[in-house]
Amino acid sequence: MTDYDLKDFTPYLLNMAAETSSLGFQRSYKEKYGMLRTEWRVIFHLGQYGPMHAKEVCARARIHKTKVSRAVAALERKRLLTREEVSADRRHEKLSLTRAGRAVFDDLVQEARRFDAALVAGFTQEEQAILKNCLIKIAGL
Amino acid sequence: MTDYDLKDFTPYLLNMAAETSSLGFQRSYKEKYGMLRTEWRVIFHLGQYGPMHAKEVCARARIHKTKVSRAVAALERKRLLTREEVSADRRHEKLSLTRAGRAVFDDLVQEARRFDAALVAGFTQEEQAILKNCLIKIAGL
DNA sequence: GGATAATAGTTGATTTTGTAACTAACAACC
DNA sequence: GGTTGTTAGTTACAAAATCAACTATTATCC
Repeated sequence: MTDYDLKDFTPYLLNMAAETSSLGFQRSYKEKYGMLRTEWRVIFHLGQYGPMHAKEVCARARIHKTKVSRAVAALERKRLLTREEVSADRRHEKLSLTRAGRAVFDDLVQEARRFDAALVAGFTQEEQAILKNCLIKIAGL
Repeated sequence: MTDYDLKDFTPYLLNMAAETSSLGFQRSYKEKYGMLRTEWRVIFHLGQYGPMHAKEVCARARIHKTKVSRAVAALERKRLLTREEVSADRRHEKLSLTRAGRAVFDDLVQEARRFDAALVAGFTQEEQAILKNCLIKIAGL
């Protein structure tokens, strides 16, 4: 008779924690801006690291190119980002946030800061540091 | 100019870590048993906590009832679990693993043990304990 | 005890994702 | 300089998740 506590299975805990913690923040981008998670992630990367190619977004955010492609198309429709052709290589297109996209980024970053602070408020500084460190290692970031 | 490191956003780290860590284990149930993640989770809960109603699986595993309903149907087709009508209330049906379902559970638990051990091998005992504690709290388990 | 509400679970329609094939542009090699 | 191979990104189709409506059964309340 095998006996195994699901709580001893880290991927399970990670998934549960990820789902639970994402749920609350989802309101910020979904309800407020009618945005999908992938779209929000693309905005985050462009806002944080500046204009880049779709390929770079894929690599950094580890999102498949088809998802990025669709997210970029949606964000362009919403006028939150623009594509610019790079003369050197017409296969690439430089993605940049528009003023409106920047505003969304700024707003969501504020929300993210508040949200995160509340999320880890119950942990000590040391616990927070270890948690972060472990997650980064597991994620391979 | 807002500046925010994505690594400071815990839900992001949690999602990345969850995705990365789940990917490897996915092979065990997907390729080996042609199983979906939800199916595997249902098996895990039945194997760990014994026979229960679909409703209970929903509550424990925090999976929506439609997903559970479909997972149960699939597992029944594969003859990994059986439904038994409870005479007291014919709306309920007791879900139990079959012998074959139990065997799958036992096998996957072995895999899970190995997988988890490898995943956290690089962390100290203290780190492992803190990580687990934090995740359980965030997940609200 | 009969109308109304609540519950367990299923089914169907819509949305989102994932997989694979495709187009367009460039690179390289002979 | 034309054939072959790569790369960036899109599109088409299949698989899966989500949401809402539905059925069947039990509980409640007058």
